[in-house]
Amino acid sequence: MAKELAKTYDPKGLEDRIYQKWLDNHYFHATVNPDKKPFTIVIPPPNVTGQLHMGHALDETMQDILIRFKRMQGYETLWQPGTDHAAIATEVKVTEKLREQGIDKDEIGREEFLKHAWAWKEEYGGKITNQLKKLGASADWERERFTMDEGCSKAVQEVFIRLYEKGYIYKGSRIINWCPVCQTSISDAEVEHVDQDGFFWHINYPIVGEEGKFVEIATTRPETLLGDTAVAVNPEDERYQHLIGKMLELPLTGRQIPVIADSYVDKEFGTGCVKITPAHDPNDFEVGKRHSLPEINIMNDDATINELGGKYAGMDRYEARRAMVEDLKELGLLVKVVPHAHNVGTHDRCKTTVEPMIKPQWFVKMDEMAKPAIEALKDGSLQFVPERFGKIYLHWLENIRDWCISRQLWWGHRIPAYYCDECGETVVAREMPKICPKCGCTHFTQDEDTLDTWFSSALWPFSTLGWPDQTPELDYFFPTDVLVTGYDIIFFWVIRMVFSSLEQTGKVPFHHVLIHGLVRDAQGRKMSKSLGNGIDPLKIIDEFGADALRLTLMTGNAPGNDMNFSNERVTASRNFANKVWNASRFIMMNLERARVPEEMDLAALTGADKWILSKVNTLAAEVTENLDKYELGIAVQKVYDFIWDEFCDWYIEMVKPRLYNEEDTTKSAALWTLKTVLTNALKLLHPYMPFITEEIFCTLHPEEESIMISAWPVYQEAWNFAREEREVEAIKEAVRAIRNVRTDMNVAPSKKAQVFVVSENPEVRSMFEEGKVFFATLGSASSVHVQADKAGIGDDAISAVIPDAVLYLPFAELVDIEKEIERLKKEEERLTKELARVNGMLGNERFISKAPKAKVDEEKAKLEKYTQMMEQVKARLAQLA
RNA sequence: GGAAGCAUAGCGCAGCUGGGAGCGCGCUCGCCUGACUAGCGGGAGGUCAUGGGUUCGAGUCCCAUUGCUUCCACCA
Repeated sequence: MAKELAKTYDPKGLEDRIYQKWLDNHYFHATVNPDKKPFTIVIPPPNVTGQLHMGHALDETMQDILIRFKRMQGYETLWQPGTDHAAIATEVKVTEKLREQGIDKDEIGREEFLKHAWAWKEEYGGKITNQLKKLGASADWERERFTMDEGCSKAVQEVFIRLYEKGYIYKGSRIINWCPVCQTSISDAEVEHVDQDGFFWHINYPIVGEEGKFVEIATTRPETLLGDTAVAVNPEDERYQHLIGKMLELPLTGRQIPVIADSYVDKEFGTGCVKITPAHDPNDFEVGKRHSLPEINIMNDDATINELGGKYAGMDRYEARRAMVEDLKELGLLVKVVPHAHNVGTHDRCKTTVEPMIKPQWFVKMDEMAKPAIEALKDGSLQFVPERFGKIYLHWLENIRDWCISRQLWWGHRIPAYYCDECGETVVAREMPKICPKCGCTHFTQDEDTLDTWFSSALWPFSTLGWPDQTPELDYFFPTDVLVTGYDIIFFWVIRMVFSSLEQTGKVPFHHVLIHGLVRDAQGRKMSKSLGNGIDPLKIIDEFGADALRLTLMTGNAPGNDMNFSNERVTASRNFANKVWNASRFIMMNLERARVPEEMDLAALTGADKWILSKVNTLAAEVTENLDKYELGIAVQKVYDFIWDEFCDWYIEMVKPRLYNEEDTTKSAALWTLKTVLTNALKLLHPYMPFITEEIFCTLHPEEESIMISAWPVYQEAWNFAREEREVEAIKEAVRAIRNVRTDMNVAPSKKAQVFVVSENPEVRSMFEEGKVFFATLGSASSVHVQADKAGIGDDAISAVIPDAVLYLPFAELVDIEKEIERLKKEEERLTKELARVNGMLGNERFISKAPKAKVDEEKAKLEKYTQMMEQVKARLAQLA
């Protein structure tokens, strides 16, 4: 062997070295290859200036597993990587950085600011991709994209123009969600409703011309009173019929406003009288439209009261609220203040309470585009895993509202709309128009706004492949196969990709959407900056290795469920890596000492060899099946159990005597089996733990280039050995029985003992005759005698009943008859229960007639087995009594 | 106000299409057995939230209840 494995498993150094090798060999690079079937995943682009967190680690690990699996299966796999410009997040960061340097964003202006932003992007943009590489991500970095690069920007512009020309994009003055801190509009999806303890302020509005008479309204936002243009009651409300049409004096303003009737008002809620502020409440906005009420905007962009607010002008909205409540109290118009819990819309990025405002904004009309997206789910061309997330998707689409896409930011795709300086005509075009089609003027000004970040992310699955050009890549890799993401992003991203793709390409962007949950801390709390409970994946990688981190993220986790992360779990994963490492070392040590045949005649294998070969064969089928179903957790659990339990704890131990005995004629069979089974197990494990498997594989197979381009194990009938599987299981059963007896009797492991196997069945005897070699190493037996009767076994031997046979261990000086009887009674009790259960089932006519025949036969076989064992136990008890 | 998810061993979880309750950690007893103490062998520990139903058979399917979590929603 050319190379040797280090004595202990240490991921440090090893992982970076291997990753570099993969890069050098361009294994991640996908090309259009008509001879192969494509398999494509686009990465959910992380924020370009972001930092890798556990959520990414989980998301990317899942994608990498699927990609590596498919690559080994022979697909041309493209994992399309890239980053997102993350408009608000980046703009905020750059603004802050400039402020630290004493630079004011507004002073330097748009162009200068963008220079700084791009410089920032160049400096920090590579950070997160480098962190992904630490994880082992086998993405095609040669195709890395950025949502604001030339191609993606071209796609954005194209889509905007197409939708505009189709009438799906329009500009309108409507009430939108305004973030006073970020100073931009935001979409409905970006508004997070949080519970807050607030108050209901009951305020009297005097009725004009009726001295001493009032209308009592209740509001949670008294400061908006300044923008009231009516008070509404329900038209059915008998209490207030007489008020409809009357004028009220709006306190603190001197204005007069009418009482109107609108069915929007709930008679039961509050006082039944609602102040209407069309400019600062979405419902009131609608009411205002219905009744042609004036819209009075009383706030500046930073949510301070504007000049229309009289003495309150300049105050912050909350400051104004306090001042106004005081003033109302003084005027005797404040009736009462009642505590009231309600939901307040906040900006998901900065947690500022959003202020509804009327502003001219660009919108995407959603009703028509939602239809095919709904249809795609219903006809199955788009499927969620787990399925339940499809309901969330449908619900959102069926209740979708127009999407506000303009943002008052600089960092992003600028809206390709131009306004004529003379007549104000709007021209949407790929570049600045030369001449106004309306007035002939030649001077235009481009719209100042940029697009919502999600507008470009929505095009990601095809913009990255060259769309709108019909590139060979687009033709070959699109539609993509599966999208892997968290449930928190379904509305923002998944839905928008689906309708955008259907609209622009006529195809779904992906066939499956694999949804995973959140990674929480050990106590199940959300990881957050404020709690300080976030676990840095890079620190985990540094301490335990990327393989251990990846395994931890994949074990014991069902699709769509949240998972709790703890260092204890990573330790367990690392221990497994060490187990794999050392088992491999052991095998290679032995391979060095002898020649292993390239080809093996399966007939030359022993029962144990066939057993483990059969097991790894089944394992390949099961792992493949579960990966195909996206059951990544179940698949890896099976690999884990196989390697640790079956392969290491049983097979390797069984095979040791053959390795140590120079005369053994089956030695090369053992070595071949060890090598073959290890190789297959490594391959099945590779998608999960790419580094350690690569290191071992290449050491084991110096002639091979890399495990990641080796062939995925396929189930083969030639490796199916059902009989040997049964036999070895029986032998394991016997070994366990021996170990049990020894522990029960407190026999030191160093003390070897004789073992007698008694069975009347000659077939069983010959099986144990062949398997008895294992009793020595695994059961600390000094000698094993397989015989048909109890000849030569004293009454003072301890016994254990197993199916088809009884084991006797003579421990003359140690035997405690009482204890032995106790053991047998316990066994009798267990068998009695089992027999009762089986008899109950078989005694039930309806079970016999209705249950599948295979099940009935299975139970009959059990009955026979337990009956036989019971006879043995009883005979033994009678003998001791 | 709607909707979804979860409830299984002390802790963290798996159990996919119904057919004898599992994994990891922890605990406990015994072992330095020539790959591994990041290990090996044995063990204790569960009325599968509660109550009904379907079925020959339910942790698994259906209904209701309780508790926790989450998402959606314009009751001022």
